[in-house]
Amino acid sequence: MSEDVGRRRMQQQEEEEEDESLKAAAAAVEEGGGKRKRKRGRVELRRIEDRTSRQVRFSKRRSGLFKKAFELSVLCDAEVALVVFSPAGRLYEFVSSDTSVEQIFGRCKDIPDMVIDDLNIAARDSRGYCNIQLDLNEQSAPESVSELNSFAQMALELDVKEMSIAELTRFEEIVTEVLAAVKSIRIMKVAELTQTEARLKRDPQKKGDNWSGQESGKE
Amino acid sequence: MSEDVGRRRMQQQEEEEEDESLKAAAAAVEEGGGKRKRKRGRVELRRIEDRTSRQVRFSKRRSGLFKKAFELSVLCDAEVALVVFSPAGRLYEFVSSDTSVEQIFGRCKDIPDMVIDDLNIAARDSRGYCNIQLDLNEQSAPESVSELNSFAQMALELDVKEMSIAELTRFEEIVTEVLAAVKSIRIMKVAELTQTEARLKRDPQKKGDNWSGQESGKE
DNA sequence: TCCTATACATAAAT
DNA sequence: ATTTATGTATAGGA
Repeated sequence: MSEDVGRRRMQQQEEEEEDESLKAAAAAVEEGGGKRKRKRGRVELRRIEDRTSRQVRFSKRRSGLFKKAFELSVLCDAEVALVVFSPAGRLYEFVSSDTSVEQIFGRCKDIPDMVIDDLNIAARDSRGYCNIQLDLNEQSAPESVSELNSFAQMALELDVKEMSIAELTRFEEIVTEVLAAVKSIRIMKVAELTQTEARLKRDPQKKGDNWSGQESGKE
Repeated sequence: MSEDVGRRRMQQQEEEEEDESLKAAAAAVEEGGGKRKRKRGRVELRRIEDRTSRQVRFSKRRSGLFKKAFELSVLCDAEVALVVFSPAGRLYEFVSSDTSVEQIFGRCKDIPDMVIDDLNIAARDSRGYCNIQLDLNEQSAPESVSELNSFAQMALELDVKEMSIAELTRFEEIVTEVLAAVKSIRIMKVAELTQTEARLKRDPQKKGDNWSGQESGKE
């Protein structure tokens, strides 16, 4: 989807500065006033720095998002659960049917023989099966990965369901730290490799596509 | 010629037609016949009857919804959790991660900017070294979470720096899954709390306006 | 799939 | 809050 943007932009001939000026001038003749130049740049996919602006956009986009979620649930008869925390920490939620959020999430539970239950809600494939354990066991990994299995095993054994919110928060912090560290180290290693071998060419256009990796399930 | 003028004229026509279309649609609904499909968009806010069409709609709208969710999380620095069950019962989910590239690279100052750029990693806030170990050790957690400390301890003991890139990648996958899961559960619990406090019931009717009643805000 | 026309969302200006 | 200009999402068709 994001990849389409480039192409679409070409088709729709995004106006450059000069182009815009010309049109503005033409419009001025038509309208009798020349103040019609409001080029707002492309929306950059990164955190909005200005606090106020961020807040405003959050409201609007949140509205839009909830509306879309609602429409999807009605038009396509889908179950949708959406939870959003504003940067200020306020909670907004939407659930399509009259089931609660917990019920929707709870649907993830009716998987047979799964020890880990809720823990890996996020790790199910499109058929709804938990696959983290299978992945871990079946992934014939190098020896040193057994360490990783232990790690994961421990994560799985923690009784996450029973934790208080505070504990969960703390746990999340820890895991976030771990993840950040691992990413850092991996990237560094890749960077080392890259440096040693050759210079890579700059490739700035795949920027907005990372999110798709966090979606699970396929058609 | 002035494209601007052309565009404006076109828009006006659209608006007039839109009006007619509404009436036509309304009439069609009443009589169950005489459906003129001159207008594409403007979809009735009700379940799509045709199965194939509904499936296609679902795919497209789901994509859009996930994209929006992602954008909201990035642009506005919000936490977003989105779970969708297709009518066929398949699960799709998105959980925003605070672990942005910027955060990761805020910890790594050793990588030359060019390399980072080459890897398509833009932001760096070079302030510290990779400091996971320090972070983890310094965080003196509440006693009730000794389990979590064990977890962290184990993470510490993994000799992450000696891993191959492949191993790191795998490890990263695991931790990402764990993080997403924990996040889901935490958000779910908070949502439960909120619901207990104030149960906001929603009443889907006809227009896309009523969804707003399904949002609940809280501190 | 891909494309196009059109409705819709929304950033900026009022 | 309202308006306007412009980008985006997406219905329908190829």
